[in-house]
Amino acid sequence: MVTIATRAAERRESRREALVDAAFGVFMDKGVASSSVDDIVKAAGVAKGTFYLYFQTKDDAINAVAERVVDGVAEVVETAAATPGLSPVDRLLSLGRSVGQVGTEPNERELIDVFHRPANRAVHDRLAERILDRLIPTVESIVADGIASGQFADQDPRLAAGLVLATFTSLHDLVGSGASVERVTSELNVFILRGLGYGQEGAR
Amino acid sequence: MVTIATRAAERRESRREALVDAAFGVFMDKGVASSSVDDIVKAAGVAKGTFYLYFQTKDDAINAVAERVVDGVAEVVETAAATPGLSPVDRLLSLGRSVGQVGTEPNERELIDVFHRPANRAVHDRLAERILDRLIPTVESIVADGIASGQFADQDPRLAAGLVLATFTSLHDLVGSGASVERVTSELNVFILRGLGYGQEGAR
Amino acid sequence: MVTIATRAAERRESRREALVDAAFGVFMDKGVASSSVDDIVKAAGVAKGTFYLYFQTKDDAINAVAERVVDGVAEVVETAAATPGLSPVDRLLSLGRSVGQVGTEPNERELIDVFHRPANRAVHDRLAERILDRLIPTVESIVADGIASGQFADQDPRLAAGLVLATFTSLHDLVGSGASVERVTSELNVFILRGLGYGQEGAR
Amino acid sequence: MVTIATRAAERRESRREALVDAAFGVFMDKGVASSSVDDIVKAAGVAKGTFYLYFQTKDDAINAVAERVVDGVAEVVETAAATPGLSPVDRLLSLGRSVGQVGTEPNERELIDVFHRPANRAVHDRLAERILDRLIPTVESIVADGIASGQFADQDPRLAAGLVLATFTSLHDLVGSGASVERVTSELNVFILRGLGYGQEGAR
DNA sequence: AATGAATGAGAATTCATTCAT
DNA sequence: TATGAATGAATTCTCATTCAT
Repeated sequence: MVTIATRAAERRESRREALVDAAFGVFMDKGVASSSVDDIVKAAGVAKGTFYLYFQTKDDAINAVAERVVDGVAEVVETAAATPGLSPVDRLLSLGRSVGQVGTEPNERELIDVFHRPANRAVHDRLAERILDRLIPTVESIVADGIASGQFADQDPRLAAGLVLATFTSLHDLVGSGASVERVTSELNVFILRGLGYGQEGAR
Repeated sequence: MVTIATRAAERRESRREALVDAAFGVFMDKGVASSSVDDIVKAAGVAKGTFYLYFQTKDDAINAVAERVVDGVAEVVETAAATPGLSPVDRLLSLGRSVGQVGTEPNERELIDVFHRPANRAVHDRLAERILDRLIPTVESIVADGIASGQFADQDPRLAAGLVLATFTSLHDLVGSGASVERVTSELNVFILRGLGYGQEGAR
Repeated sequence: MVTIATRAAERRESRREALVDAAFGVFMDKGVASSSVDDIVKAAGVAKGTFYLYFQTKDDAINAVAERVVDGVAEVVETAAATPGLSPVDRLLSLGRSVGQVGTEPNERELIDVFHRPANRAVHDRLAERILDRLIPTVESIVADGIASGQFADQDPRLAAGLVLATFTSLHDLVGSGASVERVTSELNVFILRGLGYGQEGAR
Repeated sequence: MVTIATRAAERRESRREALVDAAFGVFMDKGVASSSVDDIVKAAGVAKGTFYLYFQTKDDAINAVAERVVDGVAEVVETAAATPGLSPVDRLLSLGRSVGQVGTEPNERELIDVFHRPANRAVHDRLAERILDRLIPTVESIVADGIASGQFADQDPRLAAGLVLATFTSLHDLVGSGASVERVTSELNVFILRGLGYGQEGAR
């Protein structure tokens, strides 16, 4: 049943979403630090007061954008890793491709840096936890599958998942320095698979 | 010959250094975004006008601090990796320990983020280049040594160096999530060495 | 006959009363200047638009609260002074006790101050007049009785009433400075009675 | 000796004085609550930033104005009461004339009311203390002289001083209600003198 | 009548930069 | 060179009021 209250809540949510959209766009465009609330409301086409109807402070909005980013990333990554019938190795490679897309934009990094500000440590911890809670299990299960099937060396799947994610994330740092995306991706995959013990003695 | 002009230039340089010191301290303390020129001159014990005798803008000072950070990091890392008579593996482990220290401070990360602002892209590229120019060769030579001695698999030493640095850097992200520093370091080392092909078929 | 229109008018009045109640509470709590229309409607449990169905502006509501305060004070004071069979002196003392209670709260004073704003001068005069119209006559009749019975000196009863009220009102200012309420009240009573000529030559 | 530092301090003080002047003028003109920092700096002919060079917040400036008012009042009153060779009664009457001038402006009252806001209680207490510290002793010594010379009844001179001040202060409230200043002043004087026991049995 | 989302002018405060001394 | 008072544009946030539903 769709009551009036439900519809109101939906409208409220969609309005908020629109503001988060606008804020995200502005942040990507000008960087978080250089973006003003004014920029955001202009981009959203609403009055300044409306902004404060949906967010308590500017930081509140930054956090909302960050959550959205985290969720977006996690969703893409999970989808990539969920393709059924694929071997652990292939799922890992697929996942790597999608992770490679994230955090490429300098402004996306700046967004992440906002959470490292001492004042936002609480949020940072919550978000870091959230991203670990969401991404690590996915990778962990792939690694665990690989260990179980004897393709990967015996190791702590959770820590290994963390290392895999970290290495994937470094992709764009390396691309900057002259090598092509394809070249780096290829070496990256080899490095990770080898790091997990794929194709080694002791692993079948 | 030490002319008056030379002495004046030295004084100028040391004054500038003192301001960079002060700025660095303030940035670490309050974060870059929340630090004002006022904070910096107060910390340096000079008048506000003096700041603008040595830096053209606030961003100019931020860049000076960043260069100093890059140089500092590179120095520590190089020293750690330079111990003579050590095997590539041991030099890598020693290097890992020192890399693990850097970038841990949230404010240090924020500093790095400033260079990702579009407005600072020119600086960013120059600095990123500089840090690669300085750190990667060190790691690269270690990797190359290891490949030559047959301990590591045959691969692009430069890209491999990048992956090694990236993986090392992830250290503190993983420590947060429950595992101890020792535990993570240990798994990290195994992962990296294995990633490089240490102890595998094809490597002697 | 009670028509529908009458009942509607009653509902309207009670709704307005409820809003004045809420506003009064909020004003006492946070002070007039720091109270928003939002605070008031939240306290009243109605929507913001409803507020503007009953008051044209926020100032309108402030005035309504003020009228209510004036009426409330006057009622208490009159009751205290009306006890039959009491001598003028005793009625004065009884009245003093009740006046002493009023205007003690800082926020109550702030409310009164709102009427001293130039923009509200019209209202101020109307209210000041109203409070004089209501309180002074009461005191005036007590004083007149006292004069008639020869207990007080011959004087303008109206002006004397004003002085008595003013002196009573100073009660709480003096209590702050170290003396106890009882002590101050006692000296205050002596001062006022003496000021009225009670117990002096020329007064019987 | 007038050093450079001294002159700088003087300039700073005079600048601050100029801002307090401007603020006072604006407050008297528009009322405290309706005055913006913008109004003040425009009146003072300085930039907005300058205001914050001399006051930490708007409230800080309000307090500075209040202190100035308190000091101004105290000075006038003390001068009036200090005329040598006058009897206690005459000194009291002279003092009454000057007190009568103060607090007449509605905006002056509003200023005082600002200190009754809960948030400013600390300041209020400090100022209330200051005004008592300054005015009460003056009145107290007059009353004490009158008691010593037997012209006033025996009583607590400090409390009596408070009552006298309070009654004087009521002057303008009464003037509003129709009576002339002269008329009210005259009755006020009689009331106060009688209240102090002047001209009674027991007092010579 | 009642609602409450939306408005937008306006307020306080900050801070990089300039410049007369 | 060094100073630090002055600047004023920019920023965040508030809140009385309106109006479509």
